[in-house]
Amino acid sequence: MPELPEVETIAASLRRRTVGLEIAGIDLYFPGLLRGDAAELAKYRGKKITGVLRRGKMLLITCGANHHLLFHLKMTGGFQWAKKGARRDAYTRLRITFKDLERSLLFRDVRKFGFLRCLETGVPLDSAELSRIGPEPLEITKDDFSRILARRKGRLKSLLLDQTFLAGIGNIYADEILFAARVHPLTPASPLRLKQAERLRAAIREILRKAIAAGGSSIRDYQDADGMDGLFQNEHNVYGRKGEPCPRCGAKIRRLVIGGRSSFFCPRCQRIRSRRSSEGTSQ
DNA sequence: GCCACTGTTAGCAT
DNA sequence: CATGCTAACAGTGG
Repeated sequence: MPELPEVETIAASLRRRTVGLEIAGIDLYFPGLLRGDAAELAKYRGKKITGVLRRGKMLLITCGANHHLLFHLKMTGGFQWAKKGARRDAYTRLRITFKDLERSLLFRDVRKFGFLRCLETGVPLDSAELSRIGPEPLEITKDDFSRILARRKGRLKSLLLDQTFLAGIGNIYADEILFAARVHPLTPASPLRLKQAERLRAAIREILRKAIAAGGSSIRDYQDADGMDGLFQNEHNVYGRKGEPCPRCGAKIRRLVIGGRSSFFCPRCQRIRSRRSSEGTSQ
């Protein structure tokens, strides 16, 4: 479910409604959600939420200088507001209640891949989870991008999914980015072949920005914390469209499995270019 | 019922 | 170190 645009959207929806609220309690229904000591959750009682941030696909709820709740939503995690007294369903893993507020905030996660870690540090971005991932794709500069690209081999599709390369791109946006950049998902990441590094970076920026503006992609069950669907699925050009005509050239979209992940692309618009011959002849 | 598939990534093998 | 599969879980659809 949640890649960078979805987590960004969720963070914004949470921020609007939670900053300034005081936590009255945190109930953990699935102990496996929490990485670390369960006793830590008790320390959040009485703390005020001061900010909500996204880093890569991770979400950080901050309560003052030294207390942060770090969530990873993985495949099916998400937030939902619940009325007082409403019974939780089988997939509710955690509940946060607030002082002077009827509604409580639920964390739901069908597949139980998601996790929560309490960070007690003034610099959460330096924590193990948040510091090992790569740069933000919307913030990296031209020079830095070509620099990190130059160090990589392997196929562009797998590289885009590698969170230590760039943080936040997942399977949907990787395919849409490669389509926008008109490069084949199996293209080697070698910078010699990819003089189009800047075109790739531009595609990353374009797709992620549009997806954020659309509130993310709701394919199966993604919604933000206010229950709003995203709209970017209506702008998908290739993802999930095997056999359909390419919106650009009409060729049939193909599906390959690359690194164990479904990869959709247009065989005509996204050719593997050899270095010498076809630079600049992208149609 | 069985099998393939799903928006992620940690862990292990090569 | 880099890159490539697979399992972890639960559901859906053919």
